[in-house]
Amino acid sequence: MQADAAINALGALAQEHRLALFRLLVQAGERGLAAGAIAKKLGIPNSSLSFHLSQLRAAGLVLQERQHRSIIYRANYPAMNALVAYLMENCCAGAADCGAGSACETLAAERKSA
Amino acid sequence: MQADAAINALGALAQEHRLALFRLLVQAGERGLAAGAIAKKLGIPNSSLSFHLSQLRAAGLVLQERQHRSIIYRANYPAMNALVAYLMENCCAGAADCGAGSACETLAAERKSA
DNA sequence: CTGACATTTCGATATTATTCGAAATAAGGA
DNA sequence: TCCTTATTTCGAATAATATCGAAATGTCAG
Repeated sequence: MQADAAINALGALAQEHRLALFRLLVQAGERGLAAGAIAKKLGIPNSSLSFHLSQLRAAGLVLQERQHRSIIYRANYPAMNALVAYLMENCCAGAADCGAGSACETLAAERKSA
Repeated sequence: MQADAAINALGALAQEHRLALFRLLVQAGERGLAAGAIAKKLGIPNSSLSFHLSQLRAAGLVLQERQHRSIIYRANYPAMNALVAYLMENCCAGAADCGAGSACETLAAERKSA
């Protein structure tokens, strides 16, 4: 992952409605949710939601697909994993001082085995 | 972690200089770096760097400590881990469809064993 | 082709973030 | 105390982002 892609992804998540929206999609899984259903759950106008969805989509964090009259949105899990890996790259200069059970530690273990 | 804390942390990271700065500190480990050394490495004016450091500090992502005439900054690893855990909370609704070797998967395994 | 539904684009406004020089604060040595 | 070094705060210009109603677009059923 490149720095500017990470900045776009982080900026997309750094907003009340978009963070709630992304978490909703992360928890929804592969089935995803239609735009209208999201707007209803979050209680924001359709036009505002559409703006936020396009921000998340431009950042690569969500995927869209039309199904009949609805447009279904899903979290892009690989993009999320790439972002987390980028934040923790070369974490702690190799020392095991990130705290027990940390994501930092488990990601480091994966890098060694991969 | 609460939503507004996560938004602050994400917003703090969603900026070219601050992301570079945070990664520098993450890789520097426990020893940390002095403000002046960071400004030199990143090639930005002291006053600008100070602004960015205070943003990261307000978001809880870095810690500061005075040592003689310098002020040493360190990454706050537990805060970073909490942020990652928050993003992936209840990831994929429990299904193992986040991709092999993903942070999502390893974090889910930790939640079960903890 | 018309009507109903689902979603996006437009436009104007309000809010918030970034930049950096100059001045202020803080610590230590002569 | 006075000077040097290290860092932060102030101020003011510039730029980017969020909001939402109204209008436009796209999809399907009858």
